[in-house]
Amino acid sequence: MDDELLTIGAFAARARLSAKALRLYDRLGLLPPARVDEVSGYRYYRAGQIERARLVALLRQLDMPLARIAEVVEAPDGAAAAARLDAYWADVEARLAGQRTLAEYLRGRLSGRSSEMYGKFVVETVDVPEQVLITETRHVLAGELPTWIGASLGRLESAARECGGITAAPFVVYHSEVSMESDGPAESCVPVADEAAARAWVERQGRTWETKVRVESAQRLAYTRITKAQVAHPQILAAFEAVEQWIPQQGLWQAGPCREVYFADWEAAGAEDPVCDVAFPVR
Amino acid sequence: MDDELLTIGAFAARARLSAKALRLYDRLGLLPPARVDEVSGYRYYRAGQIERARLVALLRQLDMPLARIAEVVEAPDGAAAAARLDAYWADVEARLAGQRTLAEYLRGRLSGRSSEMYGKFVVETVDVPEQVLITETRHVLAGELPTWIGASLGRLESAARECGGITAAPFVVYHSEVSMESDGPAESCVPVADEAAARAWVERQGRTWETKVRVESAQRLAYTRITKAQVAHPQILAAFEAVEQWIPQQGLWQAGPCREVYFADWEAAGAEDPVCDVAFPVR
DNA sequence: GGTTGACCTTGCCCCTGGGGCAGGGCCGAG
DNA sequence: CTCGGCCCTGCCCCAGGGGCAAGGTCAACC
Repeated sequence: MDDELLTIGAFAARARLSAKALRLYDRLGLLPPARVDEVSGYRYYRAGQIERARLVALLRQLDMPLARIAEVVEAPDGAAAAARLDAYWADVEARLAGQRTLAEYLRGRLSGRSSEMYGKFVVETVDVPEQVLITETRHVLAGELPTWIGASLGRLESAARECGGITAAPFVVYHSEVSMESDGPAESCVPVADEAAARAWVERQGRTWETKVRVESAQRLAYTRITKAQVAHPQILAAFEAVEQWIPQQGLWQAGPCREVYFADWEAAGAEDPVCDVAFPVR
Repeated sequence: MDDELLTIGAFAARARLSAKALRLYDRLGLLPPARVDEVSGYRYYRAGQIERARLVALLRQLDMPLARIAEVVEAPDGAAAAARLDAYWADVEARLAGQRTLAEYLRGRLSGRSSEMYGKFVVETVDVPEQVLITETRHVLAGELPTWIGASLGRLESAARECGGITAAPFVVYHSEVSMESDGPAESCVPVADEAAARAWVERQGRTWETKVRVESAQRLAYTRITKAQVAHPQILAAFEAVEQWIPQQGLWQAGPCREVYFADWEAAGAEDPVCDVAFPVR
């Protein structure tokens, strides 16, 4: 009886899906009916299609988008389908791990420990002279950020040898928010000695990595020093907020986007060693 | 300088939100500007509002709906806000725990173990005589299902004493899918001896719990017996599918919605004791 | 052979949390 | 006064459907 045809209502009940959903899946090509009456437009499904429909329904319970469900059910064999499911689920768990730490941080902050936390950060100012920078800019998500910072600063530091050498600590500028979803552009910067050599180096790169040379005017930075363990979401947020709160208290204004200055050898540092200044340009 | 007014663009950059989002939050009353120019409609924000805006942005990174974010930021104190955040996060973790077990089940099934799994279930048929049932119907989500089944069968079993006693095993009928989000109506049923007494009892209830008396005709059930450990999502899905696959193989048809028959004492049973039949009416 | 009621069709508006764009208004510097 | 950069509202778009209306079909019963 595998060739008996079911109307959409009967099929929906057996597959535990709504008729509305089945029409959508038909339109997307995810679950086309076995036959569509040309005159009436009625959809007829074979009983054998129930298995696939059930699978779609279960994958939707995982909040998997229909496009990814299509990849799973169209997989050439079960192993490939399982691999795609695993890939999706790994994404979910990764996103959730980040959200979980953020939730824990927020709970602590909301519980009223904020003033204590701000107290732990010592904020100071420093005057920075004009600098020639070679930079690399990219839109990057929070999850990839540590990897990208390591890779791009590595590239820039090796390039700096051709540009007269590194003259100050490398840093990363955040031109907008970098969060789980919305990626703001981030810019890795290495100060170098020889501007002409730097411009020549960038020309040779040919925009592969969105490299640029930029001259940053002399400016004053407000900063707080943090340890290697604190350079991670969401702990680092507390440092940013401490500096941001401190600036107006001193009668200063923010004069540009925030940055993280990496003045120590990352690999050699222990978790409690200071490695980074969280800084804002101020006036 | 806490009273200096920022335009929406400046405020958006400081708060790490988009101007579009800020307009939406204004419209929802979640984050109204300090001043709105009556002529131009320009929104102006105070610098002191940045903290609240940041909190909203972080809560959005948790995928918290704006309505719940409003509950958090409007909380009378930090402890209440933290409690609401915790409540939300507990919801998220609970939903994810269910999805995680479902994902694990699906991975096993997709990896090609389905035929083995079906082989483990022995399906048989049984003829059930006409029964008088007292029932309780409710829309219920999968997460609440075990709790609701326990509570409603408990209520019905105690009521059955006034209706001539229990004459067969209690069961739960699923009139449609019960999943994480879409709740299908579920019906707890207890067969009783005295129909007139049952109708009188239902009258006294006055529809508080959607109670009914129903007479079910004699019918044949196809069923497979499962253990207490298997009575849980998603393991139980394999049992349902085994029976559904078996029915057409025997030249039978499904003649009604599926049910779980609880024939054993749930509290006294061990994890590997059979406690439940997963059954479909057939013809 | 009709009628009736259940079922099916398409199409439209609704939800959330915005993104993107068009057309037009406002603001401050030169 | 003008120019460029902001800002305004309003509209359409996304997923993944829910819900409803108007109208076409199907099958069973009389």
